Amino acid sequence: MVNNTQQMATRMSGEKRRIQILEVAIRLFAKQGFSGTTTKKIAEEVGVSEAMVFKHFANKDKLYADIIDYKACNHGLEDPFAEISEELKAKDDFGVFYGMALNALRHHEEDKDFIRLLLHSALENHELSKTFFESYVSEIYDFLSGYINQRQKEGVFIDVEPKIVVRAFVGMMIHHSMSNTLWDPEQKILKVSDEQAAREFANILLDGIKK
Amino acid sequence: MVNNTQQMATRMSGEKRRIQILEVAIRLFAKQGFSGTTTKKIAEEVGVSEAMVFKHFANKDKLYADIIDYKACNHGLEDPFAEISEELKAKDDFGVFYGMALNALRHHEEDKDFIRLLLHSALENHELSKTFFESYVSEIYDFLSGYINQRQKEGVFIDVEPKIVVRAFVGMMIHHSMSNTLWDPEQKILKVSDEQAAREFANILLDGIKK
DNA sequence: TACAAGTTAGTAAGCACTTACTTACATGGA
DNA sequence: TCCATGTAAGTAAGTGCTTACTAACTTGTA
Repeated sequence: MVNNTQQMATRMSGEKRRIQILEVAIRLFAKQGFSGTTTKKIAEEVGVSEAMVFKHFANKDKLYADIIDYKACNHGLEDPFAEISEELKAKDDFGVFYGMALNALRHHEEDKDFIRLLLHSALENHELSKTFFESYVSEIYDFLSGYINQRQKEGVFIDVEPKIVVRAFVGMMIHHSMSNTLWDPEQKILKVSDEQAAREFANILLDGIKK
Repeated sequence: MVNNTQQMATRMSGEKRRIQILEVAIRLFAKQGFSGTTTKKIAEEVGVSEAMVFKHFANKDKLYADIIDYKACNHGLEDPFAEISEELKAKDDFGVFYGMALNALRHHEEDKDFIRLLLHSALENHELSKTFFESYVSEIYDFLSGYINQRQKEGVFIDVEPKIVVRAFVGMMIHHSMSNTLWDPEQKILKVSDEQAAREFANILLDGIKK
């Protein structure tokens, strides 16, 4: 439970310890929520006295806030459209939606803690979810609905409110990731690779399931 | 804050009080989670002393367990296919998916607390979410994927793993409901009626967005 | 008047957070 | 090369408050 990986009889630099506390806190908040996680438990898992937590973070709320910054800087919030720039240029519709989906699914899988953290914060009306959705999600909405709008004008897509299409598509991905992290982690109901899921989601969105 | 609706200077019958406590607890657990809700707060909102809560429920965990029973019996778990039986018989594909979607969206809207409660319990690894998903959700998966399978055999639907299709469709609905309850309750990003959302989701699933 | 509904006034344990202190270590002048 | 010194890492032992939960009592009503 304590001091899990390596023995550190010696002390750590402040910055290293800070990050260590942050990462333990992320794991615990993700697992048990904000109010379900005690500062004592965090300190215990880090292998340090509780006072150290408060040396690095003014209070528990500030620790939470700093997790947001940390996550926002280190993870997930780089440009989500960089990897599909070629498909965008080529107006390769399947490539665009497949790329977006695959990207998202892989990301979610790598960082399940982040999904849980986001959900916890959304349920507890914390800032993280607001920040995340206002900056990140609405950007995706704007971008994708812009793309759809353009393709509608070019006569390639049918005339339907682009934001509903985005909601449908984002829903496929998020729900799939949430199923795999929250409700069906053993994937009893459905077990598919990220590639297959992304491919089918993109196909369904573009062509539907009717012959 | 206290005693919000009607004056009750007189006392209540045990059973009525029990249900009142249950319903207040549901609202608070939904809002702030299990560990974020105190028994004191519950008693306060009911307008009764904290000891009364423990007269009716042996402890906080038992209160939570009884909420599950209460919700499972009273709400949400009636047959979700009853209302689309005619469309099913007529093999009206749009009708089937539109009906399912509209049904789900309306249900979620009526009972936002239930969504929040489910999410909280999923995140906290409580029993409610397991029970619900094993009994209710997997039933929907079986049923819908059965329908899709049948229509594939009849040569009407393309050949794609039915459960992926169900995941995509369920994802549209759940994510839409979650957006409206959790992340964008003012519907800034997207504001549509349940009917329109259901119609577009069904159309997208069946026909896609390409011309 | 019997008995259930209700309260008051607790308890021990747990919570976030603080205080007052001790230790390890890098550094620079002798 | 030594070791005094400043500083940052670290701790033990609290603080006052909140928590879930209880016991012993009072009150309303059928």
